[in-house]
Amino acid sequence: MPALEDLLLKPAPEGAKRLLGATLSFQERHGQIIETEAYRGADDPASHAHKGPTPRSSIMFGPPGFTYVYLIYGMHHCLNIVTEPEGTAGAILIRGLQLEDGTLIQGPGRVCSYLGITRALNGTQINTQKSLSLELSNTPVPHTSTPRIGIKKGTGKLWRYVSAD
DNA sequence: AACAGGATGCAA
DNA sequence: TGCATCCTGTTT
Repeated sequence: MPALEDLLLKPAPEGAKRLLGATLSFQERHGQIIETEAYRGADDPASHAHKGPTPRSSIMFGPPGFTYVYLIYGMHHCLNIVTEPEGTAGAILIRGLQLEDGTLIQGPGRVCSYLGITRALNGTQINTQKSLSLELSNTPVPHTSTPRIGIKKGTGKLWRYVSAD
């Protein structure tokens, strides 16, 4: 199996591509990741980390392999995996899953709703007992790249990745 | 096509 | 203190 630790040290866009096809599990629920987005720091105006650490975004500056779960629009949870070395901001937003029976879970809010993820999971290390489990696919998955969804700045970066299927 | 819902962070 | 924001279900 490919080394997840190595992948999470790479730039977020590279990691976001390679995370396609990975199996994501939380408690009894699981699915294959089919859509991701990359967010970085000072060079990424769309990122929560763009202007430096805040109480919410400081997790993005920490070591890789931790969860970043935030509440958006006061309603929906969004799940990210922190990437890049400690001190460098980076995260991969999980935007879509495919279940074993073929059902598609599309949208970051729906991913969290399906898996039962809330801010209670924020800042936990993945692949530990009480957190998410993430298992990479053996080979990279063919994909398309597009601008990220729901942002007004940084739209020139093609940092959204969707499995070709 | 528009909007409610309402946490977070920044500008004013 | 106001307003934009990494969204989605419901109502025009």
